Amino acid sequence: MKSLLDEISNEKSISSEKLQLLKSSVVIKHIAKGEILRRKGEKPEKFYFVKKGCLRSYAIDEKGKEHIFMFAPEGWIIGDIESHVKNMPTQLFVDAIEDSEIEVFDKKIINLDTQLLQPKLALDKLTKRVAVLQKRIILLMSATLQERYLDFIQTYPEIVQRVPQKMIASYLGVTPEALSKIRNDLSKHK
Amino acid sequence: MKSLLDEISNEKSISSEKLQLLKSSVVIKHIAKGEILRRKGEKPEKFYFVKKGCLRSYAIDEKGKEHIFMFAPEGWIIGDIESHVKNMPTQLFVDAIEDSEIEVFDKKIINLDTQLLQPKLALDKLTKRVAVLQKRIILLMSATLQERYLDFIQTYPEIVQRVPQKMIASYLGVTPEALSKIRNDLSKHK
DNA sequence: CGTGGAGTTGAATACGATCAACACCGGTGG
DNA sequence: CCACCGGTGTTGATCGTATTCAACTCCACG
Repeated sequence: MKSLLDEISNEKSISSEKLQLLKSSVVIKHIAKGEILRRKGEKPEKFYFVKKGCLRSYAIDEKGKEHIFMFAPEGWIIGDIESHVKNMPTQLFVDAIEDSEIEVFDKKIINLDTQLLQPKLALDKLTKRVAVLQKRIILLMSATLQERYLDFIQTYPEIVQRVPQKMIASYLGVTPEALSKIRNDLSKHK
Repeated sequence: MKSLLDEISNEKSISSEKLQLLKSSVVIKHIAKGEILRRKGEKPEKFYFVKKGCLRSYAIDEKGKEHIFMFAPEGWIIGDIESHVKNMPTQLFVDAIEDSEIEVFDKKIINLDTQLLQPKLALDKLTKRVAVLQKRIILLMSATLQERYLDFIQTYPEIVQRVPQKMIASYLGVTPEALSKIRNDLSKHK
């Protein structure tokens, strides 16, 4: 089973005592499906590496609707890294879609002053996140639902299998009914 | 007139010789309205701090439509910082909406190995970018055009004044006609 | 069992896209 | 200096896509 600790350990530039400190601060946690790890408005103090299971992050708009920002199956990091800046409380919820096993990292770890987590690694992950978000914005603005769905199942085939369709609809920004109809169309027309 | 160099100079932790090196690598450039600074697919080798005028970054989708990602009036940095990672050519164009004066920084500057630009500063800017993109996704998924437009003029009042409406429409992800009608509605209903 | 959530289907509706026509400049060249 | 032209923005008619609301099926789980 993959581990973020392993990934960090492979960074040659990290000193062994720092690595030791890092390891001692990481907690393995088992969480049940439906359990909420973070609520909107909380200070982001942790982030999570998924060893097993699947988490998701999402926002709830003024109309009460959920909008999923990302799914995090095995090997992914989740936890609103992006709000780990001063004066910015999390806007996102994080909860478990399946029973999961995670590595819990403390926010302090990515605090740059401590230098425990390589800034390079943090930058790298943030940058990829931006790329994903930008692509999503273009799709939302220019593609039909059908195109967005096809892109999704191609980009995240593993996820399509495990998460409920209404959550995929939420990720795509449409109602479950609309997604259902699109799937129906796709199954017929070939 | 503001300068990014000044902002960086204020970081106490940067050494004077590094600052010197940084200063020597920055070029001031005057560019005319319409001039393209970067095209999709080019390797991102520069980024730009706007001292005067206004730039924008945008993508062109498969259907040939422009989608504006950000406007950069005075004091903003633009240049697809987010694609400054290995193996990821820029997806965005950058050009000038007005005659502009900019500080051109070399990509090497933000290369973390050189440590010329504080990783903290880079992380900070990237993080804010993610927050903006996330907000935009929620708006695209949950808000009507009217709500999005109202949010835009509240968030970027300066920009509304200076950029053509068709570009604001592009930013909002709608046709110029639709935006025009919304503005008409708004002016009547109050 | 039975109960509630998930998914499907259908009818009516709403919102924005598309297409087309036109008004209004701002600039250019005659 | 004016006439023309192209680009920007507006308005209206029509069309298409997704929403909303409602009813129904199917399971999974208690």
